[in-house]
Order: sequence, then structure tokens, then C-alpha cells
Amino acid sequence: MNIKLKLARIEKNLSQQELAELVQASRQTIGLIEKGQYNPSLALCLKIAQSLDKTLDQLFWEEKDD
Amino acid sequence: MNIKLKLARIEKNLSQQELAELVQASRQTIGLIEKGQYNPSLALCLKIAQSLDKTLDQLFWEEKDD
DNA sequence: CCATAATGTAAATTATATTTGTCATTATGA
DNA sequence: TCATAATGACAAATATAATTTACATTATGG
Repeated sequence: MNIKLKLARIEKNLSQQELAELVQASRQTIGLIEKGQYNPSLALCLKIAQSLDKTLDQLFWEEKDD
Repeated sequence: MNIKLKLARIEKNLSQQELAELVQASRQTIGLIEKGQYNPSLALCLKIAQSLDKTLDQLFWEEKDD
């Protein structure tokens, strides 16, 4: 569950459909990325981050201990 | 051409082959990503960043003006 | 020169991200 | 109640990332 992405989208007052159109993807793809258990391409991540005025790290980076 | 990735790899004294093994990818995949014109998956980007002690932004983020 | 490590490149194949379509659910408003 | 927007979920088809295999180039060291 990518809560950071979902929150960033809602902050921008965008529906999944609207974000999908901004990044030229399908609504389902956005839904799946927010749901997690999903592995989007770097290009799509970059478009999403730019559309939401965030960086890759802000949306997709998790601190790891190992 | 992803020069940041290439430099980060060389800083770590890793060959493409060695980095590939660390992230469980093929040597060719690493070479193609460094060459650019390529669209890796987020999961692979995360593994690469962790292996090189960098974040996503440090390796894959470009400031955009638009 | 010969051997080898490191890298670049290309074609064929496999794996999987993404799309498309469809139906169900929830919430909101007329 | 009825209509609709938003979302979740699922399956099948398509697009493309990634692998595999192979051969070439460059550099280094014997």
C-alpha cells in the first residue's frame, strides 16, 4: 500500500482517473500502484512524481536497515 | 546516458557484472540502464540504489523546468 | 602475440507491466 | 429512489521490460 502516493494525489485534489490522464496511464494502473504489490516502470514513476510536485524519494523511497 | 549511475558504480569499484549480481539482474540490463534510452522497473531501481548506497533521487532524478 | 576482464551491441525469447473491458461497491447529490 | 463519480477487483489481450545467447571491441598484463 503506497500511502504516500495516495496522500500526495489527494492533496492535489486529483482522482485516480485524473492523475492517470496527466501521466498518460490507465486508471487501473494508478489504482494498482497505490494498492502496492506492484512494480511500475521508472518512466511512469517520474511522470507521477512530476505531476504531483514530488520527487521520486518522496513517493517511492523507503528507508531500509540492511 | 545515466552518468550518475555509472559514476556511483565506479565509486564503489564495481563492474557492471558485479553490480548485476548484487541486484540479481543481467550484465546487459545494467549496461542498458547506464546507456540510457531505457526504462527499468521501480523494483530494480530500488535495488540498484541500495546497492550503491544512494537514493532514487540521487541516481534517477532530473530537475525539470516545465 | 595471446589471454582475459570489462563493456557494447543485437536478435530471439520470456516475463511482466499496462491496457482494455467489465462488474461490484461506496458515497454524494438531485 | 435514481444518477453518477470514484474506486476496487478481476480476466484477457497487448506492449514492452528483461533475460539469454552470442559476437565484437577495448584495455591490460603475461
